[in-house]
Amino acid sequence: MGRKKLEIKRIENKSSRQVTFSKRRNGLIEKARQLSVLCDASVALLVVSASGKLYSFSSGDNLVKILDRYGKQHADGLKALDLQSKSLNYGSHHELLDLVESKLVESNVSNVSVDSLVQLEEHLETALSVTRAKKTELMLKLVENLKEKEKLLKEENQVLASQMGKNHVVVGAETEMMEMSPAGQISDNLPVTLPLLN
Amino acid sequence: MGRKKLEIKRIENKSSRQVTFSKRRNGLIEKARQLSVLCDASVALLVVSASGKLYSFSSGDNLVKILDRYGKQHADGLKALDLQSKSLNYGSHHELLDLVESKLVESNVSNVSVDSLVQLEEHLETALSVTRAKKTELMLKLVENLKEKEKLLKEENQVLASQMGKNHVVVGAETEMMEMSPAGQISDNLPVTLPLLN
DNA sequence: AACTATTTATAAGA
DNA sequence: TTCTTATAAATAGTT
Repeated sequence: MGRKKLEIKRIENKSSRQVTFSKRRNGLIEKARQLSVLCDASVALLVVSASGKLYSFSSGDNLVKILDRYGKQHADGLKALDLQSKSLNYGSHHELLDLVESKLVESNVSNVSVDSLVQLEEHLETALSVTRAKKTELMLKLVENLKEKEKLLKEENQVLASQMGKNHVVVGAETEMMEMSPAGQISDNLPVTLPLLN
Repeated sequence: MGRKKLEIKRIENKSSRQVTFSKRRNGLIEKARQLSVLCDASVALLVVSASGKLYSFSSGDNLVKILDRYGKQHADGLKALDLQSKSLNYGSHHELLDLVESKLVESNVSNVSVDSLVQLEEHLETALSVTRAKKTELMLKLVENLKEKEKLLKEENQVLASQMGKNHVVVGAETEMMEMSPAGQISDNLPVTLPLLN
């Protein structure tokens, strides 16, 4: 469809190859878009020029979903990440969740570039790793505080026992707990119901 | 380009949508092929019909290479995962590390299929998640045991105090710890130096 | 980046 | 589906 019929083989002239690339690439992407709209199909198209530039199109659902539909594969990774970050129950970290949410919506609506998916993946991985670090840190603090508290109680206990002139007492009936200064308050300041999921 | 100009919006009639899908899909794939040949470009095209059938085209190199050519990306993800699993310091889990090692070597030598990379990724993610679950589980047990111990000590303490006729004792000088049955041994059975990294 | 002569793709019909 | 054919679209070579 041009002034002359063109043989389908590598165009040797560099500049006309470049021009043809540009024209046909746009045409191809437009055709891909049309197919997806007209026929309600999922289409993903990746074109990498000889010089390494990437051009891509992906319809409706993002690439991940398309691969998923094909047979899960790569998608599983991302989906898992997503679920994981959701199940972490960020609590106050709504900002992050909102960001993720909006990125996901965005990628369902418009073209997703490989770039943006990679970025999203990186975001999620970072978020997870930050969250896990925080979780571990808090748990370690909790353990430390409990150990400290234990130590103080043992000491107190020992003082009491020695004041009574004997060392061991068998513990019996359960009693209601009362305030136990000063160690008794340490752990109450820590969030005991953390997001402890994996 | 047909008897009539066609608006680009979902074709409602099911059978003509199917016919159009078939025609345009073939056209698109042919165009993709032509572009890759004429302009020496890497092209990957995935089309999934509404009914879930996949049609695809991919020039010369496989999808992984295409993404790779774009600028590593996917590779980075894997590399990061690898580092993560390394930093976990598996200790006795040499088998897993060996497996990973060999897979990575393999993928540096020959063509890697998307499939095999996906599998590797899944392996690593599973390994990580298992390890994290174990870590959290052990830490939770540790915390539980410490709390239990605390409770027993408080009770013992209270019994001692009430036997002395007063409730509070100020803790003073540090004393060497001695065995404190029965709660005193619980936490010693737990591996306190777990792989606690994130 | 436009233009336009031609080639191609394809919508509708059989 | 597949073939046919009128027509719309894409694009090769030109400016």
